[in-house]
Amino acid sequence: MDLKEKVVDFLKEYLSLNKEKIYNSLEIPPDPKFGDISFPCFELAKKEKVNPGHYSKHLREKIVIPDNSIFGRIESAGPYLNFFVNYTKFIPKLLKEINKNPAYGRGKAKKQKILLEYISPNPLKDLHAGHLRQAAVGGTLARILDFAGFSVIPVLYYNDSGTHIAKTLWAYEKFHKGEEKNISNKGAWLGKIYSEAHKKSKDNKKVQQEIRKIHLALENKNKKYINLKKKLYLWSTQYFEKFYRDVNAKFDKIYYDSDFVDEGKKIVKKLEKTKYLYYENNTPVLDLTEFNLPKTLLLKSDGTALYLTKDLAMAFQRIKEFNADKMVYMTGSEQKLNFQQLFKALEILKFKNSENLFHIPVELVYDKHGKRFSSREGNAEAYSKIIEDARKAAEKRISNPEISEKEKPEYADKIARGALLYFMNKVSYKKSINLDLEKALSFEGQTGPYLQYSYVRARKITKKAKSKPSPKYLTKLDTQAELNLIRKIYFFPDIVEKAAESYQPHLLAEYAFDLASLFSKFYELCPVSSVAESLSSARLYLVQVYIRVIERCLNLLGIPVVEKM
RNA sequence: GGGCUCGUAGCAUAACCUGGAUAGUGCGUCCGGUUUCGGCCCGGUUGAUGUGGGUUCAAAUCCUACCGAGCUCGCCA
Repeated sequence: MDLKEKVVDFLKEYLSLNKEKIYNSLEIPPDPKFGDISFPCFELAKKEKVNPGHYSKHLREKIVIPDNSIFGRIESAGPYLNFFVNYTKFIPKLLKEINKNPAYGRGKAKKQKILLEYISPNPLKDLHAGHLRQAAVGGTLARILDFAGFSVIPVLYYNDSGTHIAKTLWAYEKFHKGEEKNISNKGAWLGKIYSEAHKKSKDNKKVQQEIRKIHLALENKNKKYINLKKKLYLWSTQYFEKFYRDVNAKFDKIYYDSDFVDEGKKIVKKLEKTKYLYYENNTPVLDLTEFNLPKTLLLKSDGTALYLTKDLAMAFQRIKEFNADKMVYMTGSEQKLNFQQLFKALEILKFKNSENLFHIPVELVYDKHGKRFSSREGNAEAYSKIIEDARKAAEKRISNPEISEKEKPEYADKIARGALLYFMNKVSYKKSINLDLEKALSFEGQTGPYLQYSYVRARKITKKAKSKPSPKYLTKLDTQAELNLIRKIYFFPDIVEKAAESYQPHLLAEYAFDLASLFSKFYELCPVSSVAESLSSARLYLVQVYIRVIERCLNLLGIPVVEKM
């Protein structure tokens, strides 16, 4: 039941525009008092060289509303023609339709296939707040795209070649060998070891040399180091996999950049044949100044591969493997230039989809004061620390006697994860975030726990209700609180579509909060069980529909659903 | 110095791509009301588009200059 389509059917009799044009020009008014759908008259008025206000007024005079119309009123207001739905006709139809459809809001299947890479961690290093944000936003985007009807292939990319690996091996061997026996989270522990090695090697040439030796030994497939690397990798990936579960991130395919070193070098050879590559002291340089981009290196002077080298090769592999129409990369915003250069290089190489490459630069995460996480506070930025703190804080807030001490950690975990995911998702990726756990975990305001709580309340109503939900008396739903809630529910598919098309998951996060907020008002003003059975059954029906939509929102946002909290 | 991004009330944010109705929301403040299907909610209050130009019937939105913040500009991932 698409209201816009109904407006189009209505207006096409009166306008000389084609259906599609009318449809696209329709707007949702900023305030319900302007109606449910409005048609702006600016363009048509301009064509006929009349004042838009007059045009709309004149158009209204011509219109006759038939008796069976879903629209109760049509009004001219300034340059707009506003359509008001006849709710007593509309509501029962709409709610029944939603109730029938478990996948309410799912978009029509689209042909476009989108490959989405949204997180690329380095094994043996700890995950940090930035990874959390990307996993939250990227995961949500993947789910929204899928729900909107696109065919989505989420992929994960491990940076498993480079000096950072050698650094960790060095520090482990030298200072921490065997200590792992007493460590439960070995992955996070390795992250600390990496930081230690990084600090120690910074201004120490001797240490740097030792690390280089290990790096070289690895490249030469030295058995001892290869085996050690494998051992540490296992701890690291176990920790990472737990992280993916925490944030509900799923991947269809995992790539390792070490697999693309050789292929990358071959591509450098290909670029040699173009006018964009030249050598400086035996080092290949890609000159993109013609495209207003800075020059960039394709290989290090010692002949080893750089990120760009491997990314080029990987792009070809991915397109070969999945034949995607669009390849989307989500990374930290600091890599913006790198991706411009990558895409341009691919264009030079006549990559099949160079115009369908898309980079989403996600802004950084800072501490709650808006400053960079300081190294003095240890691993404050580390995911392991963030989630641990969040769980502790969540546990303190649980005061429901129905939750036993034994159950508490389980609920605290779900609340903490929901809080973090929502906090990361509610802001546009273009803005930096100040991570404030206290704000994120509040039960009030625009937070994950507020949404979870809203779901709990709705479920509680249905569990405690004496009557049964029924569509028989839906016309009794006529208070403002009920109408506002239904109106919001009606726009859910629109939001899904918009969030997907524009790659902006925060639109859904915002919608979910608005929806929950309207439900709270309904909850307060419209008692369900203490009213006459006919009204009660209608309200229960509405609650049921609400549960369907809010649950879907939570799922899309990756937020765990709880039955009590 | 060049490039990119951001600048909205005390704080945090939406709307900016695709210009249109009174710039929406949360936290906070202050005043009142509710006390339950669970911590909520209701009514009211406070207060914002960095600055200056330009384009337009119309600018938070587009262009431009400046101011401020962040990121980035060949061997780092």
